[in-house]
Amino acid sequence: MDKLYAELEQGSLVAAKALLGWKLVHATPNGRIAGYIVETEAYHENDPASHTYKGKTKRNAAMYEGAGTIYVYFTYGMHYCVNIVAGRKGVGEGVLIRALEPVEGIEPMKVNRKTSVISNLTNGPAKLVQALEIHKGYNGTVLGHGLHLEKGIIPDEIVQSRRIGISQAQDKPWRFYIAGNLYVSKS
DNA sequence: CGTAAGATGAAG
DNA sequence: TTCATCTTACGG
Repeated sequence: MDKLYAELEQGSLVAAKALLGWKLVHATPNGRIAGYIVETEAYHENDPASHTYKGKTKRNAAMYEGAGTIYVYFTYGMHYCVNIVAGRKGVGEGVLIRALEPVEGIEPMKVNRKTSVISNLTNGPAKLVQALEIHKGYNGTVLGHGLHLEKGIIPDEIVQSRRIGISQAQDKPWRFYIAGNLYVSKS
């Protein structure tokens, strides 16, 4: 975890790769729900697609709080997504968690997602937030309490490609995922 | 104030 | 391909 923290501090590009394979765990009052991170995207201040491109606002403030902070944002009138903030305090960058491989708490995930199809539980940024019961209350808090990371798997092969769902900087290859993993979101 | 667009997902 | 649904940000 210390090595990971050092990598998170180096910025979103390094962090996005370093986070692959780590287990994202939400310790809820009713038990643990967790999965391996299999897909990420990096965002930073000089990136037109980033929420921090035009500077600090009330919404994106958590992205300036330094490595290890959690940024939860609301979008499209109905969805939440999570980021692990990267870089040093004062710099606005982070890593969007786009997909997980379900590991613990599969049953509650099925209930939360209203489906029993395992491959459809956490293969998208808003889906995993719903499956793990992550809520906006975590925005601006630090990893380590309810929501935290634990050692997971060592990725076999990492693929780098274009990001998904953005209208700016579509040519930048700042998305990373574990090759061949069944739970990577569809593009 | 008014309004447009958004790091999505599910259904048709 | 369309639509659901709403907060934030920015212009007037």
